[in-house]
Amino acid sequence: MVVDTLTDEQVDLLFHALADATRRDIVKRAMTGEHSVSGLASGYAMSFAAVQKHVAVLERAGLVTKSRRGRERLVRTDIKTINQASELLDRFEELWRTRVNMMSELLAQDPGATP
Amino acid sequence: MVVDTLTDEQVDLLFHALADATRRDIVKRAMTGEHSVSGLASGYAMSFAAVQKHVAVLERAGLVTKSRRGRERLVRTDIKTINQASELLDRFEELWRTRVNMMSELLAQDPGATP
DNA sequence: CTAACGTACAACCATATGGTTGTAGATACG
DNA sequence: CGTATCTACAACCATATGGTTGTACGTTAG
Repeated sequence: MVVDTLTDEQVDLLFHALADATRRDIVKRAMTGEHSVSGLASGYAMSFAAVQKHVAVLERAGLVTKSRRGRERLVRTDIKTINQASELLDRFEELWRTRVNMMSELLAQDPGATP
Repeated sequence: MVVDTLTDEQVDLLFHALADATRRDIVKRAMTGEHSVSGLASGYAMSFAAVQKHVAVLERAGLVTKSRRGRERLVRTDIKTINQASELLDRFEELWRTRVNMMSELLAQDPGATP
């Protein structure tokens, strides 16, 4: 289930979007599926416009999508993008293991290289 | 293997540190274990001081640690912190699944609620 | 139709960020 | 010893970020 279609810039946007507690909270709330922007905004000690900006950051990162319902815009989390971020980090760990294994093999292969 | 000792601010630092391609590359390189700051800096089209700042950001986020070897400072990645970030995202997905299940149960429990 | 609501967006401001250059302190080398 | 190297850090600059307020527009409710 490897996706791998993220450019460096998209990864930048993704992690940047996650690097703010308010935005992470919005992502959590929007997992339930139905939240208008003003509905979300009422939950935070900041202006509607500020929350709107946070939602825009999340949208650019692909973490949420917006759909229209009458005059409202409904925000919901795209869990797939969270998945992609998680896979990215898992690939880091994978790489780490690979390199550690390579070093171990080198050591085993030539045990007296550094007397 | 749940760690959970990260404050919101630490999570901010963590994801912010990961939201830059140069820093992600440094993390990858530093997984091999032995890289001086100047050694790292030679690999990028920017000044030594700029790379030094990136390393400082990674250090504050707990993604790398520095140790001394003579006049050099050796940078190496702390894989545990990558793990913590990964677990954070996994917890998001877990939460998503939980909520979806709750909604499904509600629907199953009261199938004729919205005729 | 009019008023209220939800949204979008521009303008503005303070601070943070990512880069630069320059200076200074430790440490190793000859 | 003196010098070169590695690091640390300050000062500075341009731009980005996160917040504000105000205005405009589409949609719904009465």
